[in-house]
Parts: sequence; C-alpha cells; structure tokens
Amino acid sequence: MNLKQLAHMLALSQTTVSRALNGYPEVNEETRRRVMDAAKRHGYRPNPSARRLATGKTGMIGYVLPTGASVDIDPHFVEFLSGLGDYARSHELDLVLSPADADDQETTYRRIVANRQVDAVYISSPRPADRRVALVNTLGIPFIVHGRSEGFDFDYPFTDIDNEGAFHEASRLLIQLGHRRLALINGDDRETFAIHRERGVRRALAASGLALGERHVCSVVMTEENGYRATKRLLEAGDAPTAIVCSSLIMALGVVRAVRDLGLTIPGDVSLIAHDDVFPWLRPENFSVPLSTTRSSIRLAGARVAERLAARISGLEEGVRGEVWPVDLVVRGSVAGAPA
Amino acid sequence: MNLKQLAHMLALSQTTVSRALNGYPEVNEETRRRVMDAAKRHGYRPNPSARRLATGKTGMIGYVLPTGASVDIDPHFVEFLSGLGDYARSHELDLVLSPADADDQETTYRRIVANRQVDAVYISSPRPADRRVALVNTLGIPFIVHGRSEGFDFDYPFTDIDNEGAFHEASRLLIQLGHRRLALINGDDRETFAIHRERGVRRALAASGLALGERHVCSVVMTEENGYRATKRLLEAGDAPTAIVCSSLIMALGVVRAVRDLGLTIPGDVSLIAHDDVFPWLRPENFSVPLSTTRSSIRLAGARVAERLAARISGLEEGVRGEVWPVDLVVRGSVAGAPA
DNA sequence: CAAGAAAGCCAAAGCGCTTTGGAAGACTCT
DNA sequence: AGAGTCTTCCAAAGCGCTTTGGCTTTCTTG
Repeated sequence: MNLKQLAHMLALSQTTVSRALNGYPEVNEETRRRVMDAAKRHGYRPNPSARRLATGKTGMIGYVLPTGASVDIDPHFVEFLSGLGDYARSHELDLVLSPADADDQETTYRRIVANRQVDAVYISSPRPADRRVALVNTLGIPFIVHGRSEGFDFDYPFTDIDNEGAFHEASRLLIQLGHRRLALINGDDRETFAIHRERGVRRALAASGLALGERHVCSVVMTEENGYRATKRLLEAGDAPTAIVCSSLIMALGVVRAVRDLGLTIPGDVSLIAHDDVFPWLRPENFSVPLSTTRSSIRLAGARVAERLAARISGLEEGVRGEVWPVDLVVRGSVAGAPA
Repeated sequence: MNLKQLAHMLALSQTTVSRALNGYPEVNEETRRRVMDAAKRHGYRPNPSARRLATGKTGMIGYVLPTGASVDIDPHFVEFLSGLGDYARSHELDLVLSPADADDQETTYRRIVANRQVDAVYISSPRPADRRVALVNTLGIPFIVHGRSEGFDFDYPFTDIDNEGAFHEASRLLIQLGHRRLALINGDDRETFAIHRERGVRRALAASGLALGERHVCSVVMTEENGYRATKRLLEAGDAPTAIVCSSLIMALGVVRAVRDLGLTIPGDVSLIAHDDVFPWLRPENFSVPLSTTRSSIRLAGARVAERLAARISGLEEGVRGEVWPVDLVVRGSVAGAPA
C-alpha cells in the first residue's frame, strides 16, 4: 500500500494525502480525518527510503563504533545504550552503529555525513582537542558529545558529569579522615574524564598542602587485572598509600583482590573509593566490604543524550550549551580513618 | 557529485556509468576503467538513499533491542558487538539497533521488515518456540539466530555453542573427582542456553546414577548479587553441594564472595566451574583462586553471525544449516577432589 | 454585486539511482 | 555481399515520497 494507491482509493491527489498525513495546514480538517482514517485502516506506512530520498531525513542517529581485534568496547556502553534506546524507542528513532577502524574513524564520519545516513551523531569518550569533535563540528551535522573535550576555539554541545568535582570530594573526604598518602588508579589519561579526575584529586590534596606522589597515580585500561596490578605495585612500594581512589568498579574488584592478597584489609589498612557508573550486574554495596563510590548513572546520561539529539534534529535545541551533572558521593564501609 | 554530473562530464549516459561502477559485463573494459578512474578522482559515492529506493538494498543489518526501565542489556553484548562490528566494518555493513518495548518486539520486527530498513536481522538469547524466530521466518527476511530455539516444525539457520556438552563435561569432571552433590547456578531458565546447560549437568549425573537435587538448581538473572545469594542459600542448607557449576563469570564473583563469607574455601570445601564468554576486562585466571571454566568466545560468535548474515544477504548461503561450536573446558585451581 | 482574499485541492517536477528495452556499429559466417 | 550475432552504449521508465506553483471554489468586503 503506497501513497499513490491510497490517494487513488480516496479519490484525492497524492499531494493532498501527503499533506494531510504530515499535518500541513492547507487541508480541510474533514478531509484530513478521512485520510488519517483510511491510512490507519489500511495500515499505510510511508516508505522510509522514499521519504529519505525526498527529505533527507532518516529518523536515525549515528554512532561510529571503533573496532579492531585489539579494541575492546567499554562495558559501560550497554548501560549507555539502555538509556539511549529507552528514549529513542518512544520517539521512533533508530540507532545506527557504523563500525570503523579505531585508527581511522574520520573516514567513517565523513561517509555517514556525506551519505546523509543519519540525522545526528553522538561522540563518546572524547579526548582533549578530539579530532572527531572538530570534524563533526565542521561537517555541520547535529551532534552531542558525551563527556568533554578541551582546547578548541569553538564551543560545542555536550553532556558530561562533574568528574573533577566528584574526585575532589572523594579525596577531600579521605584527607579529612587523616589520610596523607592518596593514590589514584585512573583510566586512560589521554581521555578527558581521566584528566579531570586527576585534577580533582590534586586540587583536594593541594588544598591541604599535600601532593599526589608521582608513583601514586597510574593510568591504565580499566580491567580487573589492571586494578589488581596497580594496587599490588602501589602497596608493595616504600611509601604505600593509605587510601586509593579508583576510576571504575571493575578495577575496584582487582584492588580488593590485591589488598586481600597482601594480607591487608579494607578499610583497616587501605581506604577505597571508586567511581560507579551504576551497573545492574555489579553493585558497590555488594562488595565484600561495601564500597564507597562517586555515583552517576550512565544510563540516564544515555537517555539525556538521546533527548538532546532529538531536540537538535527537530530544531528545538540550538546553540552550544554544555551541561555538567553533579555526582553523588556515597559513603559505605570501605573508608575509615588513616591507620596510625 | 551525483551520477548525472559524473555521466555528463564523461560524456556517457547514466546507464553506462552505473553499470561500469556496479561491475556489469556489458561495458567495455576500457570504458569501465575511465569511469572508475573518474569516480575515484572526484570522490563520487552513490547516494545510498537513492540506491535503496531503487534496489531495496540497504547495506545494513538489524537488531531489535529490547529496552525499558527494568530491562538490562546483557553486558556480553559489547563483546558480541565487537566481533560483529569487526566483520561488518570490512564489508561496509552498518548495524541498526531498533529499540523496542521488551514486551512487544513483534511490532518492531514487522516495521523494519515492512519498511525494508535492513537487509537481514539476527536474533539473540532465543527461548524455546521463540516467537521472534517464527515471526522472522514467516516475514521472509534473511536472518541468523545466535543461540537456539526449539520445538518448531521448521528449521532455521543458527550459530550456537554446545552448552549441553560443555556443562556435561564440567559436571563429569567434578563427578570423577568424587563430588556427589553438584549444584547449578544458572541463568534465566526460560532461555534455551540455560535449559541446555541444565540438561548437560543432569545427563552427567545420571550417567553415574546421581541426580540434581531439587534445591540444587537455581535460575536467576546473572548478576554478582544473585550469584552470592544463590551460593549462600545452597551452602547454608542441609545437604550443601561440594561443587558448583555456574553460568557466568559475573555470577561467579558472587559465588566466590559467598564462599569466603561463610568461612569456606575454594577448592577445599567447594569446587567451582563457571562459563566464560571471554571478557577482556574480567578474566577467570585472575580470580583469587584461578577459576576453571567452560570457555567460548562470544566475540568470535559475533563475527561469525555477521559473516553468515552477509553471506545470506548476497545469496551465498542458503538453506537452514545450524552450526554448533564446541566449548573448551579449561581446568584451573578452583576444582579439586571432593572433601572427605 | 464585483473584486480581492483565502481555503482547498491538484498536476507535475524533482530526489539520485537501477534497470528495461532498444539501437547502432562492429564482427562473423556463408 | 547480405544476414545474423555480439558488443557497447543510450533514453526513458520506474522506485515512493515531498514540494512547488497554480488552479478552482468559496468566503469576505466595500
């Protein structure tokens, strides 16, 4: 059932039927009702390919997915996707993932824009002066950055959490509890979020005349194993930290294992605070010692990004507003006063 | 730069240019070279929307993503996606995720097929007599099922692992080590994979004249917390098992925590084998006691599914062949002879 | 009551590609 | 040399929708 047939059986022109369906004003309300009714009754759905060709609108949002044998997709991604999908569903949007060589995403961005394959894109895990952001900005497709980049001579729309503030608060608490030697087990420090988190820790320490020891900060891919190794190294060295701030719950698993391996305890010997993106399948309150966390739902972020993308597509959102969400500091059993 | 312009500057018709580009035989090789060359030089890329409208082919594969506030996407999904994306990238395929209400995916399947939004779809986590499989089968779109359904009067193409065999082997080993009371901490038993795994355990037990105690099998959503709870319950009851087989590494984290909480040890008091889908961020060899696993890379499965989908789209694969991959049983420190 | 405005509808021209049905020229064969 | 066969290319017809520009009617208004 296509427009032509529908128009024919209503004894109307395609023009009128199309306009009636798309809510244009120059059609009689009575006629519109007739058309709408017939369309519904016959299950008429406009062919999206044809509509795309005519309008250029696709009803899809895009994401360039870095892939490769040695590239791992962040497990946080599913949660982000849950949020995004939840919003997208209620607005008839689909998400298209365009896999790209992790080292050459630019080509793919150019392709999906040139081909008009999607109405908007989002960018995640940005780095300072991220080329993707600059590219997408010049290509002129609506976009939202999830996270932040830095060092551009232009502004751009983003949704991010207050990573610096979160880690500042966490560190401040530890300092107040008497800790003097903090360590930071961070994610890849080429990414902005990791830079911000480190900045937060340093700022808190500096406020008390302390500093982050050179060997007390490490930047690794956020796996359980790396959390373990980092902790082992930290605690076996001479000036072992008495408190650790950690960028992910998964790494925190490794931290806990390392501490136990060394015959130490949390929080007796080491206090621990980790960042929690809120996974349904791994909860900080269920760690052997309930874990204190800086908490921010990445699922909500996904929904928000989708919402803003939809708004930008339909022209409801303009400008380059960046928004920064506060992060909760949730204190549980894994922190205590510094050992004597 | 579109076909018309390109044809015009080559002083050829659109027909010829189109054919030259698409490898049709009725064009002079010399001409083809000229066309190809000019196309490359001017960076001509056929407009996909137009091509879609004309051919119906989209160059996209589809996945209906169940969403909802209370629906969690399986974290395995990112790994599957890695494999899928890796293959798709090298074949210029994109993946479109169509979010759907988890309780009404049918509408979405119908939509994406009716709209010709994708060339093929895959279905994951199927259940016995899964309605999605039946639906997609009648809709006539190429598809592959990742996993297996059961109880249809038709065959369908799938790629699955030998869940029953894997859990049979794992159980057999435990029995040979003298264990008599096994327990199974399984995933949602409405899904086929869970049914097959239980079947494997039962078959191994039956071969030695044993059975799976009624309270020794539980079926839960695969979270750390549920692993913990199930284990706690199992071990605190009267006829506590001496060995546990567990359907996921994440649940195994909870198992380990529960065992420790009760002052017991692995493998001294309880032997443990879990299924490992191979995550880069959580490895069984890094558990406090290295974990024995039944191992099968879900990433490879993703790549294989993409490969088969591509083959079916281009008509290279026909028929309804199902393939079942063997699973490795990897023995590490978490198993030992039954306690006396 | 004639003239101008507004409302309601339509025919046809795209959007950019593929594909059908020829046609012209070159080549083969008897 | 004439008939038949390839080879190589082309014009034009879709694919199904939106949108432009215009044409009737009907409704105002002085």
